[in-house]
Amino acid sequence: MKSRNAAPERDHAAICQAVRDIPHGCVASYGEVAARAGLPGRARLVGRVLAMAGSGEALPWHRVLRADGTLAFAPGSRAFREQKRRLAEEDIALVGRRVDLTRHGWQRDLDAELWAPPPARPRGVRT
DNA sequence: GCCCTGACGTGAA
DNA sequence: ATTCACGCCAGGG
Repeated sequence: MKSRNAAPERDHAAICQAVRDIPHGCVASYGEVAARAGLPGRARLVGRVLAMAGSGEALPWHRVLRADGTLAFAPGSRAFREQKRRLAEEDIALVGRRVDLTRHGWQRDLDAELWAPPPARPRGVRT
């Protein structure tokens, strides 16, 4: 069997769709996008697709970043600033060199649950 | 066909 | 925190 992709055209579409699915104000890693597109392990492919798509497409490519929250471009580079700017428009700011995934990560809720965030709730509020 | 590079991810040293 | 190595796969030389 042709183990690898028999329809690159299809993968491309799946990836683009996955990127479009990222909600406004949220970010997702390349790996997440790939997985969601049904292509686990193909994070690099996502990068290729976005690179070829360019900024001309209607894709919210700026919501895609590395798994650790850093942008995929070199700090200070043209693309870096562009992405940072677009993120800022969605109230997503960089903390140092990275985006706070616990705050903007798309699938953060699952992680958050496992990490059990500090239940600092206002005093007097009975449960 | 081989080798290198890349908008990546993860684990180990 | 940083660096290295590997896995992944598509393009380009």
